Amino acid sequence: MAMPSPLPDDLADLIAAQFRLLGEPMRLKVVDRLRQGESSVGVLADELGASQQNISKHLQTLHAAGTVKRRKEGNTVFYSISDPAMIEMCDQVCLSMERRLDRMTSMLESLQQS
Amino acid sequence: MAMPSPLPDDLADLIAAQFRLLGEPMRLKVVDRLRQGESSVGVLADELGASQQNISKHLQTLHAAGTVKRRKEGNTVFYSISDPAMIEMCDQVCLSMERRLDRMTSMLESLQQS
DNA sequence: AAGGCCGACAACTGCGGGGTTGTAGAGTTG
DNA sequence: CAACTCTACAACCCCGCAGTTGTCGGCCTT
Repeated sequence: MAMPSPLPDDLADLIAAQFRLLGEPMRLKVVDRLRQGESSVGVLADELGASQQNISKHLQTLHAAGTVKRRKEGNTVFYSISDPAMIEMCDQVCLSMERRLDRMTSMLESLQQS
Repeated sequence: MAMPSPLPDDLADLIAAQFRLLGEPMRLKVVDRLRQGESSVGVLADELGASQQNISKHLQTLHAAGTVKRRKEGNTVFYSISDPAMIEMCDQVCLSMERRLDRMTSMLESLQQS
């Protein structure tokens, strides 16, 4: 738990890169979809309404970062999440997002009464 | 905990935007520094080795996202973290980063013995 | 062997956004 | 009031990168 402070430049770069992985909506949707289990490039592209090249590119990025692993079977390639920390990160942000949305809706409701 | 799946486009955009906030090294360092308590723009710029305008700009971004709050005292403005979820996110990623680094170093050590 | 699917690579375009420079405004001090 | 400090705003440059288009290689079918 001993994170040095002030945060050194190179470490800040590493951590920021991790955050940027999930900072793109399409990549976030890919990771979210992979939570339900492994899937192939074509199926992902079809389900997410994106081009095959686009999904493939994002999967390369995630794979280079060690977030995702490949499994080749015949002609198709199945990807699955290899770093469970990504899931935890998603849950974390989703929870805080829910809390924030709850606060905003309650604020709107109290405003409507005036 | 009921995150809809598949992730809707607008929600994916919101969550991705949250990740992007910490996806920039300088902004990450600002947030990390603010964990120690509130600080002014000039002090932050000085400590982080950045220009005043740059830090001010990043603080505007964080403030617009509700991550950070302002307190004006005389001529100087003090910023502090208003969304504790950001801290939790940082800890989360730092932990997974540590685990990954540990795995990598142990792999390197086992390679050196051969 | 021919044709059809699946995934990856390369090159290009457009845009979002980080960093800088210059400046304006609010507050303090003499 | 004048000079100084601290912050915010605006305009600009520029680079990274998401998305597209085009194409190639691998594998499976008939």
